[in-house]
Amino acid sequence: MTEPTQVTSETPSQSLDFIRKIITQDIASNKHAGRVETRFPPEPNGYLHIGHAKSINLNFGVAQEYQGVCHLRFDDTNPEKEEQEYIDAIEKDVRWLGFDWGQHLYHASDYYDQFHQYAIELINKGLAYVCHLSPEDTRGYRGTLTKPGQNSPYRDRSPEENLAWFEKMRCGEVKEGECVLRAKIDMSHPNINMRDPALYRIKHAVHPRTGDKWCIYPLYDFAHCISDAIENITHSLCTLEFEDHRPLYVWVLDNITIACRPRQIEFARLELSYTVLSKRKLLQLVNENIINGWDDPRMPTISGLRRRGYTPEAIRNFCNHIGVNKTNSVIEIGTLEFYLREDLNLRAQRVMAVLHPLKVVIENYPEEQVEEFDAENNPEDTSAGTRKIPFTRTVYIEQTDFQEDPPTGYFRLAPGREVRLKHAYYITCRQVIKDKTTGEVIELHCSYDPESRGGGTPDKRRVKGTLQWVSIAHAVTAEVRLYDHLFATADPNAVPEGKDFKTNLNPDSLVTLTNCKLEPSLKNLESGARFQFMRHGYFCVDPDSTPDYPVFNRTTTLRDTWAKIQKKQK
RNA sequence: UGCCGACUAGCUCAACUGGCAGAGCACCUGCCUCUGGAGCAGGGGGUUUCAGGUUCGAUUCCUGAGUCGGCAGCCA
Repeated sequence: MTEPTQVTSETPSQSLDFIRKIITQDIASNKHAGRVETRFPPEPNGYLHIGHAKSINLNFGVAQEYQGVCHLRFDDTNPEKEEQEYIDAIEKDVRWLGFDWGQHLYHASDYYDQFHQYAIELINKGLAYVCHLSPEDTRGYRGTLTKPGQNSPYRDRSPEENLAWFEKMRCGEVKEGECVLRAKIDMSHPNINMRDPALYRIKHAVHPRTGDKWCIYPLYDFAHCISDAIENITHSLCTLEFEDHRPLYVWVLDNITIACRPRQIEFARLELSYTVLSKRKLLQLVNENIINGWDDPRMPTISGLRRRGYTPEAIRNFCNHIGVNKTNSVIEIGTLEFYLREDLNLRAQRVMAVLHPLKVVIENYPEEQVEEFDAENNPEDTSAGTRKIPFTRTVYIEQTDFQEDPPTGYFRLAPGREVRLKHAYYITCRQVIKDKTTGEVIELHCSYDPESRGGGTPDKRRVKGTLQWVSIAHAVTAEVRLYDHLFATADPNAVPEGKDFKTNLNPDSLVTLTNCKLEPSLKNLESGARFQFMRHGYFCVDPDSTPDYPVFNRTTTLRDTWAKIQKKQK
């Protein structure tokens, strides 16, 4: 491999991550003629999640920055686990994240003929052999982490014999598990991956793309490096667990007739607190119906985040912020939520929604009168304009915005107290109506000050509380799904002996409210539309919505400074 | 007990390849307001895992130790 030459860059960019440093050096030394070509190589055996977003952002991002290209390649070498549904979902998710592979859509299965030829080349060179050891015996012969392995009794078969057996494997004359094609490297190698790894195994399975053409399928270590080389990949970025496989990656390419030598570089996979990012575990949550499918808004999948109301920009900003290195680390979920709020704050229209309605009658307001107030759509973005909001004698406010016996420091509504109804009038609580049997507050009678129209009074008196409200006559009834972290503990994998990660599931990760009252503008909305429900958080329209019955998902709450104040007072 | 890798603020990352350790988030404080669950500004916080060594000078280089992570699929 070419050593990077010392080059003084004219534009010392501020702090490149270690991968971009390598690429910058490679370009400077004219390795690969200055070309940059990366690839995102998912196996279609599940949905993409936020951890994949990190890899997608890296691979496509690097390609963009260096005027290169990034391929989308399905690493489809295990037909038993792979499905068309996953292939479709992956393409959709990568596009949604904002990346485009152009003409560069590939499948490892496109290269099956070439893999086969390269396997024959290795056999002819005496570098691969067909081994009839059972899986159990193979394990025994491999040795352990501390003990070297032993040569397979089939290791010294002649190329002719190997060729014959390999052909029998290929044309379906051998049963699954009976034999395997192995590389002939070194059974005492300190790196276990080099102890004659399997290259091909027999699987009488139908492949989503190649159908029943093949009954032998290459393993990752054989297929991946060759796929990279066939596609002329320059930098093959993968996660840390493949570090030990790099010598094998190099060995395969060094021993077959192929010109391209991509450089494999490993980086740390993403881990997030309060969630799991293992495909196996996510599959388990889906299969056991613990959540409602891959796109359940509590899932860390791209489709789950999308349904939850995340924006591609927020996810990309997050990925750019966390950077890339070789340190195993757990990112706080709050960091992801920070980038979400940062983005949503600028683009989400503010609307009024009452989640737990409490009826308020404004006694001195004319019975039949309807007034319309102009409401600012987004104080962060004046170009977002205004809308009209109808006001009448009876409105809903939030149950939590009234306390009969308020503690000190409570600035919302209470008997005799005055508050402002956002965009409308000041009201004062005159009477509290309770359910005779339960004692529950069911209605408030208030008076309004006509002078306070629009939210201020000539005497400039200060009103501390401002509440959102909805006119009862105009209210839209909706379902609102309040989502919280899927797991109750920061590290879901930390469990007592004999328990599994599901022990840590958050029982309150979904709370469904069915009698929410929304302002009338929130009707006939497009699925996915995002809003800020004032003083509550960010919400988006769920695909389950119908024109008559909107369903909203809580994407995230607002920054919770009030909770901190309350905590401090205790 | 083998091989590989990583340790810098509570968290995530920087530090121009040896020159006074910085940033975002979090936290704290203040300001402002028709979101007292919005917004804005400022501040505190480090024996750079430890012990030696080289050097005028070490987060950076060397040696050793510790801790954590990965590897014994015919998964990727």
